[in-house]
Amino acid sequence: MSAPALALATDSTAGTRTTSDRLELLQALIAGPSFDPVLRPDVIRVPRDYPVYGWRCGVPGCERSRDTWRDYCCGHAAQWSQFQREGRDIVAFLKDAVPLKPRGGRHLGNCVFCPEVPAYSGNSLCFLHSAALVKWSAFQRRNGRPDDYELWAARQEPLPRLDECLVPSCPEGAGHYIGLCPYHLLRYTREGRPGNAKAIHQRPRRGAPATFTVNYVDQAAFRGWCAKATPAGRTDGVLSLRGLRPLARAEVKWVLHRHAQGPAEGAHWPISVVQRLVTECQRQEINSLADLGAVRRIMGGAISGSLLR
DNA sequence: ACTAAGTGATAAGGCGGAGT
DNA sequence: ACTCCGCCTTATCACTTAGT
Repeated sequence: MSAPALALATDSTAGTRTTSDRLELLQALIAGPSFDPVLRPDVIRVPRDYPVYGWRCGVPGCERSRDTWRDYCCGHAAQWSQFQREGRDIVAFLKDAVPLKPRGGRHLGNCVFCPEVPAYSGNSLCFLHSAALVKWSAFQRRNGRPDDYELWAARQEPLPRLDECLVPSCPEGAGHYIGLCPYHLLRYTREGRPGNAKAIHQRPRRGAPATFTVNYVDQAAFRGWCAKATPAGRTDGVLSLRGLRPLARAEVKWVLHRHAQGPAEGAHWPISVVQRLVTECQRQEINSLADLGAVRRIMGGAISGSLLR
């Protein structure tokens, strides 16, 4: 079945019948059996090898994500450029290229001590356990003792379960007691900690679980910062549509679905670029993609042409 | 297409506070 | 005194963005 082409709603100010009709129609199409289930949730997680939105580096076995608009990761793209300058061909490049491991922690499974919490780094520990291990190791070394991981691990217990990151558009779980994921915690710190949210750790009495409270100088300022924060610009195929208005959210899903069914040649859309568009839509609080003047600037001619057709 | 500058992600260490 | 934690800063490399 070929999908119908839909014109985008153009009036962002009026709650018109046309807009509600469009939303209902799109929601029905998205819920339908022919719609790609990968693109259905509000947090879309695209597999590495997905045909149009895949993000695997073109070098076989390389685990890094590809550069925006390029076929290889940052390292291999530079290497391929060097090969081209030297007049060598793609066969020689692929023969020479060594698969690389990502430096950043992505798709690392869950914490070995907190089974429901995603691992933060390559050591299979959540953000808090990872920080605790670093502290403990440094302390042991300062005192001239071996930082034996097994010794430390034997004393670890699951930490209190944390909810989702307080940034509404963020698809990650909170990694810190103040309620932010590690990425947003760092950004919060860099932006001067509005509201000055601080975790107070009550050390456990013998045999009792640890408890935590959060203190604020200005809780409203903290919540305001969370509401305005944008999602991370990730390169691992995660696209968060949270925070978008319903029609724009449905339009993005529909456009992604339609594009994935189109001709394959020249059709690669980097998910990181789509996330930038979504973030801009969220920032401008737009109703429909047609309201977004920045579509062309952000997405380039190829994508904006498809969106606005 | 290329490159320089900027940003993000991870790791490490210092300091002070607080429980044992 | 010992131990552990929160908070902060810094370093480094990976990755993104903007300009040409």
